[in-house]
Amino acid sequence: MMSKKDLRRQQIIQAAAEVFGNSNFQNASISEIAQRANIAEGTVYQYFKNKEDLFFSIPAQKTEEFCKEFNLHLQGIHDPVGKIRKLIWYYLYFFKTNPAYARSLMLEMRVSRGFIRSETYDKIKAFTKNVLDIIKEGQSEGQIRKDVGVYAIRELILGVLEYRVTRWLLKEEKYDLIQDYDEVCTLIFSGIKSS
Amino acid sequence: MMSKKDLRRQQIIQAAAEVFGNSNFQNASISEIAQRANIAEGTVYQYFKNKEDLFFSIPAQKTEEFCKEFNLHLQGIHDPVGKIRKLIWYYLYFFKTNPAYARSLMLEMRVSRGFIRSETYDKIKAFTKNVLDIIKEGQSEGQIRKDVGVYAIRELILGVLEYRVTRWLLKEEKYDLIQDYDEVCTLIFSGIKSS
Amino acid sequence: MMSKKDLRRQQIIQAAAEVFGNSNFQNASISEIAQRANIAEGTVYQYFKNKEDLFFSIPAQKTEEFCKEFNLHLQGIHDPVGKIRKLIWYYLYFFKTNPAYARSLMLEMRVSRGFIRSETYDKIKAFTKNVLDIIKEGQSEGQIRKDVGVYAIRELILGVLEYRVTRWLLKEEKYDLIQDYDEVCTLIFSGIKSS
Amino acid sequence: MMSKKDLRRQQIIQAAAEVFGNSNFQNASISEIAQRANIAEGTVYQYFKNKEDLFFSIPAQKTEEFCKEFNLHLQGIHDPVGKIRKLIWYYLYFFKTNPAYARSLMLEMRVSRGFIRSETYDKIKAFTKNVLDIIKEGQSEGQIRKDVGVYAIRELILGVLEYRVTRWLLKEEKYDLIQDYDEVCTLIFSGIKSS
DNA sequence: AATGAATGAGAATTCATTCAT
DNA sequence: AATGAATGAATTCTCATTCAT
Repeated sequence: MMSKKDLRRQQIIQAAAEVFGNSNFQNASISEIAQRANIAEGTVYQYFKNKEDLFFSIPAQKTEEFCKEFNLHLQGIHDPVGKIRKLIWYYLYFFKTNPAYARSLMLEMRVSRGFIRSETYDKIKAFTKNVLDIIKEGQSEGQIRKDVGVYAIRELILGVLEYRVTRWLLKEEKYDLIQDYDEVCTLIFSGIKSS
Repeated sequence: MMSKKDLRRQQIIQAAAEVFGNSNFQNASISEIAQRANIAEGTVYQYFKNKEDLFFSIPAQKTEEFCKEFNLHLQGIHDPVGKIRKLIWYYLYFFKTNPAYARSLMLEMRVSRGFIRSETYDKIKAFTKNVLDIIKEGQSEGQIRKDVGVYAIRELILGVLEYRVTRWLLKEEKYDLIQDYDEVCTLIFSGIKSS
Repeated sequence: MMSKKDLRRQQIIQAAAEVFGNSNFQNASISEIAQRANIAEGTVYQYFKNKEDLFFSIPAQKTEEFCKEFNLHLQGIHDPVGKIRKLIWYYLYFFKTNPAYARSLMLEMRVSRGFIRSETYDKIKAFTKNVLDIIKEGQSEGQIRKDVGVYAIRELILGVLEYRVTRWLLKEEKYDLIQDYDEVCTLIFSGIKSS
Repeated sequence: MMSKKDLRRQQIIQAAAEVFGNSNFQNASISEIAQRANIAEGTVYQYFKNKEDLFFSIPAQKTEEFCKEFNLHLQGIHDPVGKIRKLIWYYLYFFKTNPAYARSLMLEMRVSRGFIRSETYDKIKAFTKNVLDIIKEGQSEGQIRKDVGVYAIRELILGVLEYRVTRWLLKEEKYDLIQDYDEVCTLIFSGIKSS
């Protein structure tokens, strides 16, 4: 169960997520966030060091959620290729259902220098580490090609996914992010499977 | 030959590219740009409507340069796969040698909503159209697989390249962007070649 | 009794009245107003939307003060001619003792197009309506001539007074605004009394 | 006949009159005036010291025109009261037919401190001197009252006229400036005639 | 005499953050 | 813990004026 303090924190993060999601870091204002959270401006600073701290705190929680659920989805899947197929699907599915978070993360944070040193980045690193492990597993089991480094393989997978999500956001989410899911898989697996 | 007015314009764009490249849209100041261009602040406004106009004018020229030189590099290459291999190399080479431009384009512009409606975006669209044509050519000549749509194939290529450049920028350009060039090609071609 | 917030508002208006009075809308600066009010520049914007809002807020209060005190001065005077004589005196007296307000109102606001649609203009209209009623009263009691319309009579009175105050301001208040008060009355009353 | 230089000067004054008339001193720009006069911005400064000089040069010419025509209208009128009656009519008539000039003069210049020291002010002083002489003439001929100073009498006449024109301008010239001309005369003459 | 590119001073406004209550 | 009034730094843009050509 959550303490009162944690609840209030969540409440602020929730408001911030909405405000930042509809705008961007520079244009979103603390005053609007406070208003939406039904608290005074000053109160925000009881829970977060500053605007950036609040901003970077949004994805920390969401990312944790992302990782936890991803692991749930992996349950029962034992072959690495199946896991990667699931990864592709889940990645697209998650951002499709969390577009405001997607916007903040992809168009704002991932692109700012401070982010790489933020707490959230560590959680994302845990996820990419996870991906790396799956690839290694695939290599040792002989499903994934071994003539190419694991990093390059991960780059292929995550590059395509990030690109896809980013384009979708810039096109203002006008189409279905998961459409052509099979084609994406086909291409990626042709690239990375061992022959 | 350039008129005096065009030269001055270039001079300002050059200074702006450097300043924006080391910072970002919000933090870069007109005064610093003017200083670096050895002109008065007011002069900037003789050539550009406002800060945003100047900002979006930077990549227009560079992008044109990129496209023009890319076409030069394609000269003499007739097979589509060779062209794509060249594309991969040239893409990485160009951003490696123009890191400030890379930073502005990848971390600021590509990600801002206004950009998609800017003049520069049209030039980039011309480039991606170019890529699409090469892929189609490869399909009709039988080198590129036909069981997957051209857009998905392009997504694979550009996704990997963008991801690679973006990571490199976020890691503060600490390593060689072109390293593992062969691996990148191997993966991509395994994905897209017809078997 | 005034709330703390109202007091602060008054304090800013007071400072603004002085600064605008010694200068004009364009040349007066918010920074000087803030300084004179012993507050930070930003604080001004907690109380007023912008410079123009502050500017037009000055006479609202003063005009109210003017009207209220005018009515006090009218107490005990029952004949309309006596009231008009008082009006003439009070008008000159008030501007003599509030030269900064006079300057703003006469040389800046009364002359700007926005003013006619401002809140303050309504209060001035209330005052001129008051004058009109006195004239009508004088007509029905037989003291003021009936062969000329009330508007023309009011025009005579207020025209002379405005002209006198404006000249005095342009001559930089070098002489006594009330001097020749009797002559002014004599002339006006010869013009408007019934014979 | 006008020299080339004088012609160019007139051309600029004409353009300035239009631009200032449609706007105000602060908002009108030299660049717009130059454009309308089909000359370069710098050229303006060959003919006028600065913006204010140009601004104050507009009414000089118009005022001269006003005075000259006024004197023509006075021809053949020998009694001072007739002259003043003519003055009232001509004053209203002139501003009615020159509303842009009226706007600049009444709402901008007459109200700015520099104006009192401008060349144009001298010409206006010549006019008011003229009015004063007519009043004196009327006094010595016994038509105008002698128990009140000439300045007060002039104040009455010009006060009413200025007030009338100013109101008309602020009401955006929606009605006929000369309407009720007779009432105005009746009132003024009741005020200033000797009984 | 005419040009018009270059100048640079100058001011309003926003908003994250603080701190007394 | 919560408040919200006060802060003040920081920057874009305008435009009258100059001066080299």
